Amino acid sequence: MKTKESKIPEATIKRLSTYINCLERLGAENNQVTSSEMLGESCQVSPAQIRKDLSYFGEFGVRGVGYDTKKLEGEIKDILGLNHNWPTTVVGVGKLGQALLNFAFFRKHGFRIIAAFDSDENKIGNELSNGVTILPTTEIEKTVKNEKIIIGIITTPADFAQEVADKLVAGGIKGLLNFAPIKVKVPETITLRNVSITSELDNLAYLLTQKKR
Amino acid sequence: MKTKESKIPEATIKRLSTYINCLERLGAENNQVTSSEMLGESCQVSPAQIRKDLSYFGEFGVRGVGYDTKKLEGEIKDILGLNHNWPTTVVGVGKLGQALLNFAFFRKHGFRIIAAFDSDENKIGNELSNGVTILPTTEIEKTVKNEKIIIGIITTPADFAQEVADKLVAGGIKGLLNFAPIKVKVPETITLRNVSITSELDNLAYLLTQKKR
DNA sequence: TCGACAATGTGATAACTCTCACAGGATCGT
DNA sequence: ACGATCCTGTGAGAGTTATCACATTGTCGA
Repeated sequence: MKTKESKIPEATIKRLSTYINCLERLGAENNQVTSSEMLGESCQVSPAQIRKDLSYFGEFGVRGVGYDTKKLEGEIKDILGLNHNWPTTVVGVGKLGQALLNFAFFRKHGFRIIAAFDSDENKIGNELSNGVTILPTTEIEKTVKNEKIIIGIITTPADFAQEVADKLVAGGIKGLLNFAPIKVKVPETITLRNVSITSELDNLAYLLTQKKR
Repeated sequence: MKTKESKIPEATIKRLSTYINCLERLGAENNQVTSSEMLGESCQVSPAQIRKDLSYFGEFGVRGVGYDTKKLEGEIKDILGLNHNWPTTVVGVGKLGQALLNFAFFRKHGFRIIAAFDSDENKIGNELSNGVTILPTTEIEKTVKNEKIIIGIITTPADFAQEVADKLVAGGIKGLLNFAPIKVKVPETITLRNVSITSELDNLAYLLTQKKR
């Protein structure tokens, strides 16, 4: 994998993720070879865009032919780093937390859930379907440290998100994915992504409002 | 509200949504007036970016002073169209669907849930906390038509997403928010947003992989 | 009333991202 | 063995988005 050190657009990374989904589907439909046009059709991206995106990382196709579907899927997974097994924890076992914990894809995306936390007395001690026991949030720092957890996923209400993030950071977490509708602040050294589901709702509302005019 | 007809960046719309969150917080902390610098600090956006974003829609501040916190919050909500009450349905009452249905913010963002569907026999007939009864997916088209539902939220597994989208469209839906990890296709006239939660996981994995190097 | 000050609003500029068109290189049939 | 064909990889250019610097305008105190 030849990673050219020029900066790669974030949009490219986002699209790579969708390419994997489409390649899986195309592969399942017995397309051993895929062209950028076919893939573009499948995931609604222009063929040129796909080729450009891939060109940031190397040459994966064969001119005049196309891409080996399975192989390309593997290459992209390598690029994104989905072949890891990051020790991960979920804080906040509400409905959203449970939704994530149930995602069959979780492991496929390189994460291994080895702990879960909640502040609700009624949930503490319960066992999740994957065998993990829910611990109280007071144990976060200690557990992250002892279990060498790398990634924290925050699915608490907004009011607790910052406080939880602080505890995770204190425990030595490396990456954070925050689903609470508030931007948490962490030291520069932590890799952070704030995911705003409500902003997707807002965005749809905006588009619809525009259309009415 | 003076909507200049020049095209507005999608990124701007995304940020407007976060500005609301931050303004709510700042307002709750007794900041009657907010400067672009203060707001920028709060939501981690540059002051210039904030002023530029707002300038697409009009002039909301007072030079030398700043913005009236409450008033700006209201203005942005108007811009995004959060003061509607779009009749909305959720299809797929799994954990993710339930998470969305429980969001206190739902109404605040201009959506009113008036129907929910699932294909699971055990869920059909159950009543949600907001009083809505879960209907079988075979009823989608009829219900959307009769209840004049405008917005559909898809939280089914990937395999059913397209089929559900087709039914919603057949019923006359105007907007779709798809959380299933597959891009659904709908006619041009439908406002569609595909939200990919897994791509956020992938993105974090990528960033962490990069950092290791 | 006037001047010092503060923070907005915005044109100009820089940075970034996408699109286009075609050269490069592999395959296939004759 | 060679030409026709096909699809990739990519530089150049167009288009989009963010940043900067400052002119503009309202406030407040003397």
